[in-house]
Amino acid sequence: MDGVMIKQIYRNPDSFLQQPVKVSGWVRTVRVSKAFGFIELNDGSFFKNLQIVFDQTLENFAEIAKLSVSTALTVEGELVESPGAKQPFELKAHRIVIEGLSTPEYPLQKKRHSLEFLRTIAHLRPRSNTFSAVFRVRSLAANAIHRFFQERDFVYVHTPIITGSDCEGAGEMFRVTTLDFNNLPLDQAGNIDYSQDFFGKEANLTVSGQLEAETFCLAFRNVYTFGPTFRAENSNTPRHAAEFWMVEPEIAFADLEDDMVLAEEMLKYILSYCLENAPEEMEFFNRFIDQGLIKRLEHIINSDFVRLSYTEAIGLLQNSGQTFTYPVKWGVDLQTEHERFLTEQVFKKPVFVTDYPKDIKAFYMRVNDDQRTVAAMDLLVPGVGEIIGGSQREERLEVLEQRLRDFGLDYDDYWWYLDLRKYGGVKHAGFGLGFERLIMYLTGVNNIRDVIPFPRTVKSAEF
RNA sequence: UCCUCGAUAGCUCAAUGGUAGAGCACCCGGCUGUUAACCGGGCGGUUGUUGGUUCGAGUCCAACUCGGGGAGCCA
Repeated sequence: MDGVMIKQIYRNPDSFLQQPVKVSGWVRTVRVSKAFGFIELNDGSFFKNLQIVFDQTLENFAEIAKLSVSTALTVEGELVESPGAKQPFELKAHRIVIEGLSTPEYPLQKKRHSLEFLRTIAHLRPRSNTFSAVFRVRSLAANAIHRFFQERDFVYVHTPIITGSDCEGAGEMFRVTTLDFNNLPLDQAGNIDYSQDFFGKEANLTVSGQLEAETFCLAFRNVYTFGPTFRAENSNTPRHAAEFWMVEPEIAFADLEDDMVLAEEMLKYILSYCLENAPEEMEFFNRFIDQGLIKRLEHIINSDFVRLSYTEAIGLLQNSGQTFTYPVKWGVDLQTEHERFLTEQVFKKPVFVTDYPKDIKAFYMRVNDDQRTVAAMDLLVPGVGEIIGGSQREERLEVLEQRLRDFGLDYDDYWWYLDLRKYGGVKHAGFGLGFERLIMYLTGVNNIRDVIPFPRTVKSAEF
């Protein structure tokens, strides 16, 4: 008899009822009385367990009755309707084979654990309800991202993870080197001689694929990257990790408005896709992690995101009557408290803040006609904060060169980036989506360490 | 990096400066439809580390380590 996946049974029970069925999985709990017992079996294919009923007619009844949690089993029996209220059907066991024993010391108990404790057993936590749900949704969300872009004929670009340009400018970088730290080669000036390093120059892990993605954008028109990103920043918050994944679309013949339309459609697509394809997981989050989650996500799918210029946002905050720890002033970047106030109190939905002062944004963002602001946008969402940062890119060569000078950057480091503006440069735009922040938003989990299988954060790279 | 709170049994938490406890887990027994099963009994501790104050420290003080929350940096 071929084994079936528990998901198949749940999705199509009628074709299995009154039929012989074989399943394999891990014990979540055993409840036993004198002559019979129940096992909750989870086979990983589905969020929910299959209830196994077994009794003394099994030759190994006594052994089965004493099994520890997480023992691996294969069960053959007949699928029958269940008299119990909590499950529509159950498997009446005819034969139970132990595939792999567990022990009483198994750390995951049949009770609610704190997320902090589960983080210390990251190798076992995928077996818990919460992480079973989180990582299945993470997988679905990744698939939704590819589907969204592929359906629109975007080309998926694999930008480099090791980068030779130290000019990405998005944050502190991790050095990649094969030099012997105990015997560093020095040049005549006494500085480290990177010409003897593996790449013959300084190399780092990427902090963004954007600049490279732009090169493909100006060849394939619409492209996206989706891959790991590294930031060596000493950030100790529930929203930052040293290694995280980012989605970075880049679209040609497009301006900031096109960029925002794309971001909004993409987010709505991913939310809809996960609600549709992981209803059990989403229901679990809604009950145990974040009450009201589903209602909020559905509200977002059905509402238009707010578009608010930075200048309007400043005025709105100044006239709000609210007292803030940090003063609100044109020219100064919005603080977290301001962003939260806008998205959580004023609008209660995602808000694009656009057209920031040029002095507080990156050099590559397109200068607006007012000469004071750039065509940038941040998408703020309730509970998570900034989830997307994007802009229209400066396509005018002479303006871009001036911006490099203003920022004290060296042309030579950007020669290929400047080339894009010489040979058929066109208006184009893009954004970066923090994938983990999306998962946090989607699941209601409020610490980034709990949406990454093995999180890397300051002073922490266990497993 | 800064501010703040915390660390006691495997887990979640109690304990006026004066004999370290409970629930769950685990072990033993009971129970013919359970649902984080239930009922009875049992096992379980260098109170994060180091030093200090005190007749006496889980409790007070200092430093450190780790964790939570907030801020900055950002996605």
